[in-house]
This record gives sequence, C-alpha cells and structure tokens, in this order.
Amino acid sequence: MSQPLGRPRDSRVDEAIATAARQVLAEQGYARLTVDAVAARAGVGKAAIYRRHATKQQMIFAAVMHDLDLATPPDTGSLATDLAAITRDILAALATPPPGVVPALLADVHADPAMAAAFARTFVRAERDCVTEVLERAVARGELPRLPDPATVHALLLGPIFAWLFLLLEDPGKAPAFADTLARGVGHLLGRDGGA
Amino acid sequence: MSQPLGRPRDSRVDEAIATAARQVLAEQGYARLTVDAVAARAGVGKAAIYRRHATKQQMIFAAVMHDLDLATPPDTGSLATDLAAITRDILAALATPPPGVVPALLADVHADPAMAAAFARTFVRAERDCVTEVLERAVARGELPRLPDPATVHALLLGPIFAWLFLLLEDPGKAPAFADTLARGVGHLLGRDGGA
Amino acid sequence: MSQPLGRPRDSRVDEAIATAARQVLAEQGYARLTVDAVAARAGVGKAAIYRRHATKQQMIFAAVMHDLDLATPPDTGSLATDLAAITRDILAALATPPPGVVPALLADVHADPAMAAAFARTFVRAERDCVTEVLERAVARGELPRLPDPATVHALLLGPIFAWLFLLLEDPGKAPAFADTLARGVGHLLGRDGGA
Amino acid sequence: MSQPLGRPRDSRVDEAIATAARQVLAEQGYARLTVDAVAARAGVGKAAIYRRHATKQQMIFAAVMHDLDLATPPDTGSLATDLAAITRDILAALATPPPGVVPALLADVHADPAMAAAFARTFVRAERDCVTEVLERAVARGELPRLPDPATVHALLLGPIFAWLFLLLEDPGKAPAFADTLARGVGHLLGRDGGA
DNA sequence: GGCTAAGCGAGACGGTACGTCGAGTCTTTGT
DNA sequence: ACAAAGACTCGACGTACCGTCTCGCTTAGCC
Repeated sequence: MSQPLGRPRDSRVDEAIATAARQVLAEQGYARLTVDAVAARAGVGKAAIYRRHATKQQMIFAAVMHDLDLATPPDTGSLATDLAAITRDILAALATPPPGVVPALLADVHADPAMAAAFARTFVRAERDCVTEVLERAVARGELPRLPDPATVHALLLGPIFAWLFLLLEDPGKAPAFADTLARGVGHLLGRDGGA
Repeated sequence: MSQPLGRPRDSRVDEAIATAARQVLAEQGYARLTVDAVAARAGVGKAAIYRRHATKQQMIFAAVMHDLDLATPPDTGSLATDLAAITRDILAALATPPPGVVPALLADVHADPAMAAAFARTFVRAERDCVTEVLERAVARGELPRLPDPATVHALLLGPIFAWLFLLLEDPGKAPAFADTLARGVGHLLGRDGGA
Repeated sequence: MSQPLGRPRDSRVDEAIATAARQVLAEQGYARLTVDAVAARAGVGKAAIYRRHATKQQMIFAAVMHDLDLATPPDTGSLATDLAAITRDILAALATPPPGVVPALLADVHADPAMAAAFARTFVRAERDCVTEVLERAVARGELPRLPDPATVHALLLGPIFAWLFLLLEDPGKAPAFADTLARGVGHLLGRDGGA
Repeated sequence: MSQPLGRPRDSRVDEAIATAARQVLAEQGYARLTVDAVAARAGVGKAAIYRRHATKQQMIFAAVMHDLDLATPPDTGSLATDLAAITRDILAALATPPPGVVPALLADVHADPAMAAAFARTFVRAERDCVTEVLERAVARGELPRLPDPATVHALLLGPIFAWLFLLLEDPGKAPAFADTLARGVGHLLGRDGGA
C-alpha cells in the first residue's frame, strides 16, 4: 500500500531517546526531567522527540514501559505458587523504576485520556491477563470450584503491593516478604470461596 | 512567653486560600490550577500564599487535607463491621476530591520530602491508628487470638481500594460493593490466623 | 566561517520589540512600562526579549537609541554655523524621546556598567566624533590656530542644553533659542583662544 | 493654633532615617536601596518613614539634600573669582553623593511632580540665587554693563559640570580643573557682551 | 542524476506559570 | 497619637519549560 515517502525514521534515534530518558530520570528524578535535557543527552533535536511522542509525559511513559517485561507467567503447578510468582512480577515492575517515577506516571495517566488508554491497554491488560490465566489454570486443575472475578483478584494482588511501596511509605526492603504474605493470604481466600 | 510581635496572621486568609484552592481544583482540575488563579479567587496576594506554604503543591495538599475528616471509627461491636466502616471511610477519603487530584498529590508527596513527612504524619498516621484501634478492640473482645501487624492490615485495606479507583480504572460506581467484599475478605483472613 | 547553527533570529522580532517599546514608552511613560506590556504589544514572548536584552533597561536603551540618527554633520562652511548645527542636533536628540525618558535612561546607565559601556560607545562617541570633525575643519580653514580639547568643547555644548531641559526645568519652547545663543557663545570663546 | 494632639514626633527618628538612608545609599547604591533596609538600619518601623515621606524617592531626596550646604557665596571681590567659587560649589554638590545617586534622583524628579516642585524650590532656586547675586555684584562693581539673564548663565555653569561628570563619563579627577576652565570661559564671555 | 518528500540537529519562537521581591498600607501590641 | 513589628495587597520581575517552527543539511525512493 502506502510505502512511506521521504527519509525513513532512524530507529537508533528511538532507542537513544528512550535510553536518555531513563538516564535523566535516574539522575535527576521525574520532576527535574526536561525535554531539552533528554534531547541533549540523546544527541537529538527536540523535534525528533515530538515527532514520536505527543507530550513529554508520553515519552517518559514509553521509555519506562519499554524495559518492563510483562510476560505471561509460567505454570508453576499450583495456584499458591502461581500467585506468588505474580506478586513477585508486580513488585518487580513497581520497584524497578527510579523513586517517584511510578506515582508521577500514575498522575499523568489520570491527566491525559490518551495515556489512560495506553495504560489500560498495556499495563493493566497485561497483568489482568496474567491473573485470568492463573485463575483459569486453577479451575482446570480443580483447585477452584469456579472462576472468581479477575478484576477483584487483580485489585487484591496489585493494590496492597502498591500501597506498601507508595502509600504507606513502608520499608521497601520488606516488600518481598510482604508480597509473599499477600500471595498466601489471597490463595487462602480464593480457596475458601470462589470470590464472593 | 513572648507573644509574637507585629500584625498577626489573619486566619480568614488561611481559610480563603484553602477554599479558593478547592474551588479552582474542582473547576479547572489539578493540572490547570495556578497560584495566581487561587490568589485572585481568594482575594489575596500571592505573597500571602507563599508566606504560608513553601510551594504550590504544599498549598494544594493542605487545602485538600483540610476538609478530610479522619476521625476515629466508632465501635460497631464486631471486627467485621468495624472493618467495613474503615473501608467505607477510606473509600470516601479517596473518592471525595475531584478526579485526578489524589494521584497528582501522591506524585507530589514522592517528589518532596517535606510533603512526604506531612503525609506520613497526617493521612497515614490517622488511618493507621484507626486500623490499630479496631484490631485491638477485636483482641479485647476475643475475636482475635493476638494482634496482627497493623501495617500489613492497613495495606490490605487501603491498597485494593486505591487500586480499584486509580490503578485498574474500574467503574467507580462499583467501588462501594468492592469495599464491602474487601472488608469481608480481610475479616475472614484475620479470623483464620492472626495475620501471618 | 561557521554560520550559526539552528534557527536564525527573526529580525522582524527585533523591530517589533523596539517599536512596541517606543509606543509603550510614549503612552505609559518610563515608570509604567512593563516588559509584559512590550511583549504583548509586540506580539512576542518575553523570552524573545530577554534573549536579546539582558535587562528591561537595556531593552529600552536599545529601543530609544535605535531611531536616533547621530549622523556626521555636513560642512556648513564656517565654525559658527557648524556649531549651531551641532547644538540643534543635540537638542533634537534630547528633546525627541517622551518626557522623563532621558533622565531615566541616564540613571540606568549609571547603575549598569554594561549600559555605561554601550552609552559611551554609541551616544558619547558619536557626538564626540562630530565635535572633533567640526573643530578639525575649522583648523583646516584657518579659523582656529590649533585644535581645542574635544572633550571640553563637547561638555560646553552638550551640558548647557541638558541643563536647560532637565536640570533647570526651564521652558522647553525657549530651548532652540538658547541652543543658538550657546553655539554663538562657544564660537566666540574658541575664536578668542584655542580652548585654554 | 492647633497644637498637635497625641504623642509628638520624635525628632531623633527623623535623623536616624536620614542617616540610615545615606549609609545604605553609600553601601548598596541607589538601585539596591530598599525601604525595609533603611528602616531596619535606623531601628525604625516602615510606618515611621511613610509618616514623614510620601514615597521612597522623596525620603532619599530629603536625606541627600539634608547635608548639602547651598549657602550664599561670599564676595571674593571680582566676577572671575566669584564664578570660580560657584563652579567649585556646584562641583562639590554634584560629586559628594555616592556614585549614581545624582542621576537617579534626577530621574525621580522627572517622574514625580511633587519632587519636581521640591527640586525647583530648593536646589535650582538656591543656585539661581547664587548666580543672580554674583552677577548683580559684578554690575554694581562696574565689571558688567548690564545684568545678563541669570537662567542662561546658570545653565552655562551647571550644565558643563554635570555633563563632565554624568554625561561624558570623563575622569572625575579632572573635574576641578575643568570647573576652573569653565569659570574662566564664562567670565570672558560675560565680559565681552552682557549675555546676548 | 535529479526530484521530491521526509528525516535530522540546532536553536529561536509564543506562551504560560513559577517563585521572589519590593512598595506602600493596615493592624496588632505597647507606651 | 506615635512607636516597632510584621502581615497585607498589588504588580512586576526574570527564569524555566513546553510544544512548535524554521533553518540548512542528509537520506532515502522514484523518475
């Protein structure tokens, strides 16, 4: 069909922008990141950034999401261990970015409908699929009598970890232990009833 | 001792600033709130604002926190109903501010150590005390064999509600039902063991 | 050599700034001129102004100096008429700007070394060259036996006119007559001796 | 008539303000002088200043004029020596205040009619009276056939000195020599004709 | 090889808000 | 009623950043 006319985009520029953004984010923090700084660090003009991203926020979102692997969880054989794997993945995803970046991006998501759509499409959707997959496996195994509401279970898994890290300002070092406790608790709850 | 010299601060100005900030927040949203607009609306100079608050963010934080009643929960007679009351209070606190304000303030809290301290001192501390109080009552009643970790329980209550509202972008209309489900689930979990 | 990289400055912006500054100066006076007003009038951002001028004062200075023609005086054939031409030029230069602008700029010049340098380089230098040229012509004609000190003559011409307009608060309508009297007086003085 | 009711003004406060103003003027320069700084230095509230002076500029004007003695010139016996005495007095009056203060005050005078009136009433009037007195003496002595226009002579004496110091940015060390040259020149000019 | 279209780094542009500062006024408590 | 202290309104300052645009140039594909 329409082969793009003119000079094609240089994919190394995409990479340079994302890398520079992550570096500036790590060194300066979210609030002090400026588009000029990212452009300078990437050795790139600002126009090259705005040709790829509509706003600064979307650029950061893309850069942070880029190296976040939200892969499907391997079947570990039991609901309990599957849930533990999910909480560990969630914790990793939330704890990897530099301090303050996750809350800041969340604020941006609520300020920009386009970002909200992208957020729902990528992050929420990916995790939701993981949860659903794990629950369906448990039903198939006979561990659960019927499928609980995936949204509810998702909230029960993601919420407490987010709260531990960003709402309660608790020691991040204790987060892995808390994540395990959480997985165990949710496992028991699901075993008791099918998610009332 | 020495009562402060000079003209004392006019407490009506404090009130006018907080009220104006909430109005602008409601009408324009967090991102479009400007200090000039708040000052104009309050019939106050910008200097009067910056004499009370170090940054725009701290002004908004104070204005939003101001009319958030984080009172101690009344004793409803059982752990289950006490927990339900707490989840309702948490939901009310999170759902009251205009859309987008809570995530934005959370981002500000993580960007400014002074705000983080204030946040921990007021919001987190108040809720934590509620949770601790409720758990101690249950222990006194004999509903629980021993006191669970309040931080963990706090995370289990606050986290999922926050996730439902701000992370999963689920229907806010279903939040009250979810909050009740959550309270029931946490009640069962605590009844099973003392919060492993 | 290397032509400057990036988008070149738009010379129409320079012009718009200078014109707007002169208009606001004429309408509001020096004390009520604000950079925002100039920017708005010029249809220009404040950054465009501060990219060209370090301070508001330097912007005004440049705008006022811009349309001040300090051209070399034509040879009128005699020292007396040449001097009269110079005093008329000086009077025109001092009387053209809106009321109060000249004293205000003079104060700025004494408050900012950069402006002092610019003032010496442009206004003082230009007038000094005129005076020197006229004196040298008179020497060449044989009207003067030797070259008087140009600085002294300059002070004798410029000073009284400035004093008449801005120090003594005399009737500006009588300034042209005074300027002629002055030129005649200085002519006689130079004719008597070579400027003792 | 009306003896002032209530507590009378403390004249030591007047003195403290004037002294503090001159000190700050000397240490910080005109542009960096603030009313708060003067008040603090004088150990006085801002209200005490504004009870005495309508504006900051008028306060400075009063403080600077205060220690400027514009006394009547003694009769030195000849027009030439009288003129030299006047130029020396003018030079002293202009050179005494800290650098930049004279031009700044001149600008203020042109921005505020009340100051213009005060300026004309004190400084201009005092000098004009000196000039007139000297000229009348010369007429009485028979040195001059008739009285020249005092305003013109005033401009011829004051203007060049002002120009030397503040317009041409010439070496202030050479100002006394220039003042003498000027007095001699004006003397010759007046001797030749009665001030055409 | 020339033409067209889009890419590229650099940096100026219009705009908007920030947080600061100063002037001049007002409101305390004292004397 | 005057005094010191200091909070008040008002309004401008100069800075910073965003997202857009314009420059001269390079890099493709298509004639």
